[in-house]
Amino acid sequence: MRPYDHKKIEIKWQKRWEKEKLHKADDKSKKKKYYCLVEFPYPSGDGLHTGHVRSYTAMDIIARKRRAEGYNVLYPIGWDAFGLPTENYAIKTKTPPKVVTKKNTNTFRRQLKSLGLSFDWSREINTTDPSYYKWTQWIFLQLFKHGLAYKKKMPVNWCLTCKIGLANEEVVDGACERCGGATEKREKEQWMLAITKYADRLDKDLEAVDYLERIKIGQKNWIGKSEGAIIKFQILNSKFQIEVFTTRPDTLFGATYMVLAPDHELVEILKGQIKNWDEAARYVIQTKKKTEIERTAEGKEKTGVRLEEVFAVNPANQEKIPVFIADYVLKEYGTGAIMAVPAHDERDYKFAKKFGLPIKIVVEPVTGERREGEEKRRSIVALVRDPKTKKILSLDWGKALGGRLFIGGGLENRESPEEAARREILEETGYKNVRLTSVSEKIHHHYFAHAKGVAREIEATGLYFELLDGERTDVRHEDSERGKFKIEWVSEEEAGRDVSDPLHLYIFSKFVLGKCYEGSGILTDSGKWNGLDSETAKKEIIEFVGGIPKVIYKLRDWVFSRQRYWGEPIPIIICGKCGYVPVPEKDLPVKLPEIKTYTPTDTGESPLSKVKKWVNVKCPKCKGKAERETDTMPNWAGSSWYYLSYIMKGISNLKFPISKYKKGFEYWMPVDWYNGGMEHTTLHVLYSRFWHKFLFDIGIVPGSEPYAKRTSHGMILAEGGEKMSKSKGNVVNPDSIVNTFGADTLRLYEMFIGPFDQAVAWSTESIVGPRRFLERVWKMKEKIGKTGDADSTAQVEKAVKKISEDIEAMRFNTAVSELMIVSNALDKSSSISKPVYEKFLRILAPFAPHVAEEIWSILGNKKSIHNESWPKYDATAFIETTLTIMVQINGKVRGKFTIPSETPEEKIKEKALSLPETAKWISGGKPKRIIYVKGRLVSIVV
RNA sequence: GUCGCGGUGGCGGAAUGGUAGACGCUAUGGACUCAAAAUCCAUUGAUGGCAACAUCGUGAGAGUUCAAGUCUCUCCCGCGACACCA
Repeated sequence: MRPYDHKKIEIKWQKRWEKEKLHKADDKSKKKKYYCLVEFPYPSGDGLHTGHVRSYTAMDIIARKRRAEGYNVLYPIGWDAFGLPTENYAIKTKTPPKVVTKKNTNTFRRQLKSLGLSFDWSREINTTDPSYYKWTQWIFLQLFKHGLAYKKKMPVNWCLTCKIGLANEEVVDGACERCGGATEKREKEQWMLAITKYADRLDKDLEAVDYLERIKIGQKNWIGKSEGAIIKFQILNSKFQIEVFTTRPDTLFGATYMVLAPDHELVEILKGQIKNWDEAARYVIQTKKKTEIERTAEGKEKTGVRLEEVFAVNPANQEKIPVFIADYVLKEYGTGAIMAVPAHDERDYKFAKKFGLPIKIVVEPVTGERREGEEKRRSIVALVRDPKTKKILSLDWGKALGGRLFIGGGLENRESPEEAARREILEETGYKNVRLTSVSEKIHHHYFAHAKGVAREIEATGLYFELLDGERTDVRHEDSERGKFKIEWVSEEEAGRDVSDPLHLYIFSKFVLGKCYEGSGILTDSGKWNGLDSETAKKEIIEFVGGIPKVIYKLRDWVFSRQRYWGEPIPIIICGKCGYVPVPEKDLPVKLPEIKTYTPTDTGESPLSKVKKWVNVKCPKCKGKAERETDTMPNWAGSSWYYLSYIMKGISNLKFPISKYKKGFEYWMPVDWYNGGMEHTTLHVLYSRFWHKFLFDIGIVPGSEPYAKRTSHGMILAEGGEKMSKSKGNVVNPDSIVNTFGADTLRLYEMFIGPFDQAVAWSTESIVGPRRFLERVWKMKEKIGKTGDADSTAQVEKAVKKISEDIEAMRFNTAVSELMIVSNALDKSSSISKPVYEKFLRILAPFAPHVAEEIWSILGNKKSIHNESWPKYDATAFIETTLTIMVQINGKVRGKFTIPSETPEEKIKEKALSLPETAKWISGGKPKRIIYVKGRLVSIVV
């Protein structure tokens, strides 16, 4: 027998498949289509990563299964080749990016081909080909013509050391990614795409697609929809008003001051009215100057300046409130101004504390659950803190009676809360001398008093005391119903951990942790809405003050300009007379000129600006002197429509006009299954959904969503569990694994390594496992005989079922494990029947396509195994004829027995009781209960 | 801080509420060999016991249940994303 020589086998079949065009997708097929997509790689100089192998192999398995199921499968690949690393490499080595890209894609192509992935290579695309980016430019022009691309002054990240503009992704924690130096924001005119116009649809349409839940959540959070209202506040002695956006109009009565973003237009407008203008102006400048690092380093420390003599009127209660500027309010979000409600917003609370502003409580919390027929009571909860030991007085009632609590009790007669609290402290703990430091708002607490069997609503007041000295009286507990409790002084930590009663916990977090209440509740101090539920009050209060209900999004418009060379030129001509003029379609693509230096200019402009021959053009409209736009597009541009380019490549090799492709889009779109990295959830997937929706709106594509299903793979980490990185020297090169173990082994290993959607650490040691498995499968063909045993036949049938299901659910690790279980079973039997072995090979084929094909042909099959249909399984083959029944006694497994599967329940129970083990454990007692779980176990309770 | 994911042997990880540790790696012993590698066989959660067997055991604590890795609550730790979003 020949040994298993992976090198020979793999190269041989890869050549054969390519020659026979085995994986070519057919544009004219009558079959049902299935479009499998993986994120096309950025061809970096480092070559293919183990992470690519993981994602691509997984989708390859799915593609192969779909082909076997009779679908016309499109599984394409290409290169997302514009980008910074290539450009930076070009700057350093003076090699044209085009040349670098060519070299890198050659490496990637060779590596991908060596893995036996069933890509349709005839559709390979490259975002840096002019024939490709003419379309990227074409789509940009459509966006421009529809008013979705516009130019605006926007802050750019500027590295103070390198003196160049940086893309957002080059700024890490406020520092320049290359030199580590500080960055700041500089204003520059930038091209923007109005993705916010699609925010609502991008959010809502998530309901209609099959994305992993965490991907949907990621997108939703990024879009950041929030519902609220715009409310206007009149400025005293001025014709101007301050507009704010708020999600909490119910707290309007508690708005005790206002804050404008330092760069808010009103600041400049109100200049004459602001008495301390110098101070305010200084703060505005300071804020602008602040680098990103400073801003983040400052953390949550609030700063700001009061605009003296400027007052606004709270429209709810006509109160005169001061106005501030502070950088915790952002100009870009909402209206750039807020009404501050320090009692019910953590940030406003901190600011108010620092500036000594009034904190007015307007929402009373509700704790516990409301029940029918509640009895109303008033009570107090008192916290006593010993300033010397910093400990808090608590009562431990024991588990049954609520655990650790503070001091609580009802109000008697006409007692005030303070009187009641002092009385309770004395009665329950004996401490005589305490000083009241603060009192809380009312808390509406609902609970069920088990001892008395009544539901209660209590209006509780929290009181915070300081212990003055240790003088105590004896404590007698005549109230027997309460039982005994232990009086203990506990640390803040212990108290926070042990106290679980929601009312007590609320008062603790208010006084000790200094938290304000941000939840909903019952309104107070709010005019005619007192006593109303805050959620209900929202609408009414908006209406009362003439507010406008409004939905806003966190999502911002997409900054689409890069001042770089290696990207698609933005196809716009800037004319002094005509403004921004689109390059006519017939002149596309606007090709990147070949230049010598790729370094960005000192002014932060693209290196293209220095190529005068390229820049100076005639205006297409007025034929006058004009200049080209020198900004280029970001990385995300080419990948926002690439899934369409594969279809176009197959039909007419990306030639104009777009109408050629309509039928192709109708047949192939949407992508049926798209797998990629979690890191692309918010940017790439969102951007491409936006472009697709736009293309749908202008009638290019048939549906409004590009991807019907999106899944995500976990990262592959280096052996220690850290990220693989060149600097750490822990990168695994797939080439060396393919060389020593073979592509089939690598594929199996990466599928077996762990749950597909989770991060897993690489382990070179473990690769031998899948290799040994393949060796066993290889040798097994020697054992083919006329008959096989029934057991291994059943195993194979079962495996077909399990593996079919596992592939669909991306449980590749358990699928491989199942293949191993089958091979172990086949290995044990002395003779294997050919049909059983062949069936096994057919389910192995998507995972290890080369060995499966080789053995398949050795067995005498003339046609490729990859043209075989997906096997069906015979469920009757693995129906158990005998059952193993477990016997549990008081929940513990004490014995088991086997019995024919048709045995009636009564017989099984009898048998269970008659077992010697059962007798031993019951030891004379009578079973109280016998539970039978069908086909599994008998549970006996004694 | 918020959101998401996770915590199970020496390691990667299995497990519709029903025999925890499938499958793989490692390690130990044995077979083969002059020897080694490879391969094959056996053992491999902890503790006690000659053994049969027993007890404990899925980050911690509580709860629901005849039965909890799995469900509920509270908390701790690790990873990832976002981060003053009104």
